Amino acid sequence: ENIFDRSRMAPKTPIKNEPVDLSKQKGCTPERNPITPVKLIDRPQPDPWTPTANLKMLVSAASPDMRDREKKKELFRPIENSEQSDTPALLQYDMVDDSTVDEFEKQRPSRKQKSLGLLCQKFLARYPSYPLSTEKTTISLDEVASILGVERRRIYDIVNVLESLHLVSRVAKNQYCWHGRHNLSQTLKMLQEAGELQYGELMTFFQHKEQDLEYKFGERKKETIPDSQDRPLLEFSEPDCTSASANSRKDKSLRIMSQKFVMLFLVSKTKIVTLDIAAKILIEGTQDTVDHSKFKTKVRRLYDIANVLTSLGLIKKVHVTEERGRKPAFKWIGPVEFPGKTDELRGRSPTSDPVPGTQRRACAPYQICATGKQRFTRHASFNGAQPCEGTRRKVSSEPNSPRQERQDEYSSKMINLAAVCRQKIEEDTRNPGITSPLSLLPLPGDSDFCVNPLPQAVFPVVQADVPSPSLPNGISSQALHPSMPAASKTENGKPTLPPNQSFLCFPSSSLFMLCGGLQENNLRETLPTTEDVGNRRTEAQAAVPPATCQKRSSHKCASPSAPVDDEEPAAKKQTMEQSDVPLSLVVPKKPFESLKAESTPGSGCTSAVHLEAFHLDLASPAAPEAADKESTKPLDSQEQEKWSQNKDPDGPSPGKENISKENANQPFLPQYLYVQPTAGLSSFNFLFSANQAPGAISLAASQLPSLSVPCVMVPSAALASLPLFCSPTITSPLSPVPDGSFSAATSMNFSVSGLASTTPVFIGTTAVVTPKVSPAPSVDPQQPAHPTLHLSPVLARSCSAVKLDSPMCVGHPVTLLKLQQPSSTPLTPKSIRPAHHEAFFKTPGSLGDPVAWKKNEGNQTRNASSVQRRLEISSTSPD
DNA sequence: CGATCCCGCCACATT
DNA sequence: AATGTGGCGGGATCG
Repeated sequence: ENIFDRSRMAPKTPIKNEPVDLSKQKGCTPERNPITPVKLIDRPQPDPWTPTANLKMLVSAASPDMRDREKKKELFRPIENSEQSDTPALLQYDMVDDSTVDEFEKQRPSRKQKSLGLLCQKFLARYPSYPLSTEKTTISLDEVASILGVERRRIYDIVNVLESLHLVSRVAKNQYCWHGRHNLSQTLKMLQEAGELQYGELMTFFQHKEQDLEYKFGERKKETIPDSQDRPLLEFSEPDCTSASANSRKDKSLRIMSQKFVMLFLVSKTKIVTLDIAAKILIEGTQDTVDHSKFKTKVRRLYDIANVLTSLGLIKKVHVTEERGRKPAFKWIGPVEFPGKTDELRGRSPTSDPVPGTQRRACAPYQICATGKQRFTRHASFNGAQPCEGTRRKVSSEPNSPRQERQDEYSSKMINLAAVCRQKIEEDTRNPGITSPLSLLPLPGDSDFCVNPLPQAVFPVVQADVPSPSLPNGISSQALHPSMPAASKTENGKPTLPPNQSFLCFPSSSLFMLCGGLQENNLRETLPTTEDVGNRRTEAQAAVPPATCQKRSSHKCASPSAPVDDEEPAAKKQTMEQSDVPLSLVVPKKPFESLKAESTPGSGCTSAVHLEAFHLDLASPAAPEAADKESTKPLDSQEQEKWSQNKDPDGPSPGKENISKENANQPFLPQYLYVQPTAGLSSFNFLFSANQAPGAISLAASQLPSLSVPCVMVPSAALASLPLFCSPTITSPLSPVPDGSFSAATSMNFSVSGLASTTPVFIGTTAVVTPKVSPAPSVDPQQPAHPTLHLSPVLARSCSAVKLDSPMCVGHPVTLLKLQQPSSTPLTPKSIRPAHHEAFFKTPGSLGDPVAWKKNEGNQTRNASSVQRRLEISSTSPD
């Protein structure tokens, strides 16, 4: 019989034949009649595992064992169905055995039959690789488990890995949403970017020297990538988690490990990663010392992940023979280049490029996000059920944030962020729904990437200068450390970061955000990420399903993506979300032409949100864990900075230049901002903007510090606590024009001396790097050339308060629409801190039209300059 | 005997 | 408290 089936099956294709198989299988069983057609129909029931079914089975069947066999058969069958030809062979064996020797064989169905890889194939065979966007397939874990005849635990293993690649997302308890591979390339791109940031050097290192490294590895690692690893953080964090809340743990492993593992491949030149190296790298924290047991456990997990990835056709097992001998390894056989601008990516990535910046950005955002669990939560809610990791559980409903704290750590860990982001994006997209959400929306996701930029610089600064107080929470720390990318630190002076993005976060309830996009373009170009984004966007749009689900997204954020259209929707969305919310949103964009089409406006918007997520991902790898710990961070960041610097202190220049040029062309990108609500203040509000015009920047650079601001956020007064901030970045100090412009554009600097005051806020975008700034007025001495300001970061004290959430983003092009600032803005400042802040805030307003700003470069410039001045004056006073 | 990795206990999270 | 999740590692199999 088996043979039979087999033959048939083989031809068949994939998709879902299982049922049939099952029936057949059953048939096989001695007990059963051989083949019972009828059963086919029933199939589901037949599954042994279902409780009820099982009972029946048991009863009816004399031996349970038998059943098992059956099950097994089933399992393999599906596999056969699936495409894998390879498998078939195995299957055949099994089949043969079964049929012939029922019992014997059955008894020992061989482990292979039960392997996770096989199971995964079966699982995958049930769903289309590229489902129509319209339909969303929901996966019931129980159902699948019973159908496949395995315990639910095993399904979790599979789903967790798939989730890390965004092939599925968790919608609700026991329910996952099947997305298929539409977004796979985007995800991979993201991971690649993130991976480069985090592991780029390492991998290179290993690859070259690999083996030796083993023991050395630890050292190296530290040296090389200390930042990312953040061992300390990890360590701490872990403990914390455990003790404190444990929540984080979950996030940790499989999902994250899976992403990291994939990153290693993507970053690896040879595309071959040995298990031991991967294990070492993935063991976060202090690996050196890693216990053998820990190592062993890690390897075990990697096998689990590898099995799933193998089933996905992304990797295959190989052996690497080194001097020492032969080591198990896996080779990446999936796509290497991702659509979109891969080129650039790759090119850059190598070393210097912007990548670092990206990371940083990512990290930062990430962290930020991470910090606030709340945010996540919200997001989630907002997203709707999306599966973002962070949110996951919450997905269904609540936006609350009860546990956020723990999340912090967690969040940081989260690599998943990225995924999340996407999802969010997707959702957002959908939401917009307007027309067709999917497509339309640009994927904000992409943008996300961009987003990242931020702030690292800020953080560092903060820490340095101000460390303390403010950040009590982890949050702050997280923010800080995120590693930012080093950029910030960069003491060198350069920040490399591109800037771009702005973003923001906010806390609390009200909040909002935004981001700016502009940079995106820049960023994108600069960063790979960006690129990705763009691509993704596209893809995503298409691909993305509507996903999501359930909730509409109501997130705060809106991603706007889409350009124009979106705006409204976004707003609506927000509104919807919370009615209360004040936000308003957003805006944006003007478009400038988009300069880059690629960049697409939409992306910008999205980006914000995504960014966070994205960042997270990125960050995570690097220092996700670390984030938790504040203290450490600084160090890390520094290191990172170094790193980044190394990569390209200037490096980016080329890219930057381009960018700048582009910018030039463009008037600007958009930025956006926004916000506020009503009432205000209480909540927060705000927003901002954008970006930068390059020109403006440039100008500024010239003398004034320029500012570009990307974004800002504000907290509400209420929150006194609020904290927040962020920032941007900045500057490039010295860089020549291009840089300057570049940076300028992107970054903004603000100083916020005020921050101290309570309020704070903000954000920044770009990267900057100022090394440390003092909190106060800091100016940066460093930056003589540019006058930029930095911001001091502030931290928010209350981490908790903050949330990030919704970002709205706008695409580049935005025009601002409106800012509501007027009212709100002013307030904020007031409440917060008068002077500086106000100035800061006001500036825009005062300037007049924000719009104008955005609109034209020229205007911007002017504005900027004026603004800057103010800032400087008021806040900073550097000189 | 080392490489794999299934299995399922059990802690933690979510309902 | 019940149920969902998923870390984790013993120890069985494979090669």
